[in-house]
Amino acid sequence: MKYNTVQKEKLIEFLMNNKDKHTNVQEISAYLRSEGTPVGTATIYRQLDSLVDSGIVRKFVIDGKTSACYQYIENKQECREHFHLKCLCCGKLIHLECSQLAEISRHIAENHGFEIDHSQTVFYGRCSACRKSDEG
Amino acid sequence: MKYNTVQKEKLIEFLMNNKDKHTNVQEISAYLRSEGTPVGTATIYRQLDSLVDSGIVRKFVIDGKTSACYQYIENKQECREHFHLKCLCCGKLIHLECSQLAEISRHIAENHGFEIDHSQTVFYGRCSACRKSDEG
DNA sequence: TTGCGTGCAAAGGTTTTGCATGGCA
DNA sequence: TGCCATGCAAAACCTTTGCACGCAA
Repeated sequence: MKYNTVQKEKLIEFLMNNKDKHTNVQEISAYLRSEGTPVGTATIYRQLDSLVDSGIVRKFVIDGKTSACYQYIENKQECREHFHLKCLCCGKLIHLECSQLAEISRHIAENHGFEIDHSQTVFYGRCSACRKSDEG
Repeated sequence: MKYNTVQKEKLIEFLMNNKDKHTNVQEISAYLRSEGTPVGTATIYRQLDSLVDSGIVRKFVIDGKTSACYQYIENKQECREHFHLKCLCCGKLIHLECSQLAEISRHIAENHGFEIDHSQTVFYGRCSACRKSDEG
């Protein structure tokens, strides 16, 4: 996706205006239509794929039933190096910088021969806030 | 699913014989066919749903592309946690059980308050085979 | 006998793909 | 101008659902 197009611009605009939460293809499609610049579903998927590849956007698969979610990532450089945690309850995205976790990448690479791609890997689970509210 | 049927028996048999790894509906279907007792896809899904509900089987959702994975759980108490690694090159899904990785879950829970959901968490990257073929 | 499980086929939804068209640089 | 992105429609895929039939208890 080397070229700049109205479709791409509008799509990124929407994602940037919703940094704080994840969205999906349906919502994106609805927004673009409401803006007077409807974009084909295939194009949206293709653009999102490209944005995920370049690390600007994160893709989340919450479960098999729901459609995939996408969220804009502000600092793509920094985000290449740490892990991300996504809360399945509240949707919060946590950027986790931790030397002990950095060890994981090394361990898996050295002992299991697998090279982790941080731009596409996300830990799913429940954040501390949601755990507390569940218990009390 | 109160009744015992040949289909159910055979399905559980297969899952029990593959406790150490994950499997999916395709593999189950192929096995049952090879055993001379083909079972409809709908039935397999229905039985699996029921087994998951009762806690005998665990379901893993890898991503939108791959079909769901299932694994027999021997002992609900001491069920061994594991991680899934998926190769972005060849699509191979690796089932990884490693004490050092189990430490990660504990570390993240204790130090970062985040409880990882293993049924939805997948590490994406490149497997050893693909890394070798890329370099050589 | 009663009710539940099964099988088939069809439907459901999300995502991908092929191909012609139109736009970016 | 040449290549790339778009759009449409169709396809691919996994999974669910409806309904009639057959088997378990």
